[in-house]
Amino acid sequence: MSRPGSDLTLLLLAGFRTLADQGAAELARRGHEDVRPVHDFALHAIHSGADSASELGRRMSVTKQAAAKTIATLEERNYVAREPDPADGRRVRLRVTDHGLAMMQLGQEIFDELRERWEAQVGAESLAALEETLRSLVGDNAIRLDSPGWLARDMDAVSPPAPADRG
Amino acid sequence: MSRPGSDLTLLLLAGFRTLADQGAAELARRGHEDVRPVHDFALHAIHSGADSASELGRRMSVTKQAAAKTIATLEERNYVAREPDPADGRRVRLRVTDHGLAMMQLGQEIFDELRERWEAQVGAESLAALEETLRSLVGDNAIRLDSPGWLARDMDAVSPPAPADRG
DNA sequence: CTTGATGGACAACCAGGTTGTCTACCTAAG
DNA sequence: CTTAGGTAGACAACCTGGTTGTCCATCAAG
Repeated sequence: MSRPGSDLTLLLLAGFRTLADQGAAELARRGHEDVRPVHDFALHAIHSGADSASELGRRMSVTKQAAAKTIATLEERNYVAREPDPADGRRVRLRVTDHGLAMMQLGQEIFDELRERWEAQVGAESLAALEETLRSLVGDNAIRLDSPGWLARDMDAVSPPAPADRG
Repeated sequence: MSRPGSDLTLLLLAGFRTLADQGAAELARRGHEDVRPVHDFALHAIHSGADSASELGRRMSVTKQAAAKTIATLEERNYVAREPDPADGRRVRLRVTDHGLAMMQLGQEIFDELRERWEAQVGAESLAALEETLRSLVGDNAIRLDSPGWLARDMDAVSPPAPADRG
């Protein structure tokens, strides 16, 4: 039974998983056992401006409650610090700690290494072509970093029905 | 901040998600609202021989308990039927119902259509090259259909530590 | 000062997984 | 025939990451 459509889908999943799993494993090996890709992802979002639970939730297409939970574990593990916003009594400002920055840095190095390894395996041209093709296919959805549960655990993914959060 | 490694990873994820989400949506539109890709996946496994909870668990790299839960919902929704095995008093045989077969069929059509749409967008050669490159990169992990939670919900992914199930 | 929107917290609940434990049943070895 | 070991399945407790729903404090605008 040949099923080109499913095969392609699974192939993309396998590719993602291979990279993600290896990345997570390497990250663990280098001292960040308590991190999951969601965490790295959330950290990037926070660092690039999503400095409150609500905002983080928006960026990740997740309810603010879910974002708050993520933040709570991030804070527990010292990747992020929470400080009251002097200018707005409702808000609690988020700040990526040095430990968090180190993890982000490490994560970037690791993934870049993994990509280089792939380049060595199939050649720079093939890989570049793959990226180009994929990029033009996914278009807008490309780097929409709103990967809800998509990066949880060692990696998971959920595409919830665009939470409204009537709260 | 250019991060080639992360970008590639996210690109693969985006590709997978695009296909998976569109597929799930289309499946819902055509009458299978209560299905998630895991279900389609499990159905295939069952249909191709994993006709017991334990075996299904093995195929999906998930505990037999988790498999049993999936089976329970599949049975509830009439995609699968459970019948005692006349030859082995311990086993409960699984059988994909007509409704289940119809869903599998529909799913295949949908995903094939999606692939064709992609082919039309970037050309058959590019897409074939992409598949070829990816296939050679993921190698063994390729069609390892053991995508645990990886397909749950509208799609999620988990890579659990190869459950042993001491039960 | 009231009204409405926003930020955050809390509780209840769900899906999908994992352990751990227990029973029933098959099988092979004495 | 009996017993010991392994396998199938069920049940319960628990975890994670998400979702509602609700409520309060605070800001911003009229």
